[in-house]
Amino acid sequence: MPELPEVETMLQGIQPVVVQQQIARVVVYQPQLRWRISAELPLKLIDQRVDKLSRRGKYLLLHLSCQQTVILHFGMSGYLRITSNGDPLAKHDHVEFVFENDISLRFNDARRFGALLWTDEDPYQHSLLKNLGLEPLSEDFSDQYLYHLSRDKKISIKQFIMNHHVVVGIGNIYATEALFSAGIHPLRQAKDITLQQYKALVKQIKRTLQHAIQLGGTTVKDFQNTAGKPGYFKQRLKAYGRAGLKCTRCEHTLEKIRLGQRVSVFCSGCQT
DNA sequence: CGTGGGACCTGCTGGC
DNA sequence: TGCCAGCAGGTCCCAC
Repeated sequence: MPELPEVETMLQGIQPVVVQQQIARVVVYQPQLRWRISAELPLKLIDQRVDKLSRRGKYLLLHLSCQQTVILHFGMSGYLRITSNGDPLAKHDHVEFVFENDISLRFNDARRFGALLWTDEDPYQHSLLKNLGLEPLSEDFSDQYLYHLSRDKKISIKQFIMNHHVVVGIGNIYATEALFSAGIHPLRQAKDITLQQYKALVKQIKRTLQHAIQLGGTTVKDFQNTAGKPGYFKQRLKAYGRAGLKCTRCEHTLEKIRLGQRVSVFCSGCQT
């Protein structure tokens, strides 16, 4: 599921429900996620209040009282759901935060590639967060930034923009879409992309992400937002998942290649 | 230092 | 209908 727009959608969905709420207890049903959740974690969270939420790339942060932070990552299949305390568990509900007002926040992740971490230090200095690149929707993320960073990079442009040390939050879906919209072939070396092309690419990355956030994210398979509704961006996908179908802009058929273990769909007619 | 591949998991789809 | 291979929205870590 979750690339940046899906994480942003979840943040917006749970924010009004959990901010300022006090945690009554935390129950871990399945500790074995990407990293094992320590047995002490629930004890540390009891009686803490959620002060605010934030997002960094695909990480969702719950900022708690007493300088504590819960860091969540959703891997490929994770999501958060709001329920009432006592509602039956869904399959793959691994962690449950029960608040004083009997509302429950549940972390569900079928594939368990997601993560739930705790820190009482500056979360942005956490080893997972401190080396992250720019936020794609920030002013700093620009054509100049990508251009200068890429001058000696032989890596493909697609892998370059999916590298979160460069820019965060762009996974396979949105990389595929942005390259299609910008007319750039995914195999082109990053160093060969011109400033002009980077200008188009940055514009399409921002536009694609913003559009997806407005529509509540992309539901390819099982993503749902906090209210259990799917995202509606899937209907707008022009390249991802459309290999073998007609390009929306020209008469070519969309092709599929594998690039660094990931499928890339592109149009050889309008992506050069 | 850059790059490629394996690892971590479950669930769904499509072919036989 | 059943079984199995292959594939999936991510990313860390290690070997070369």
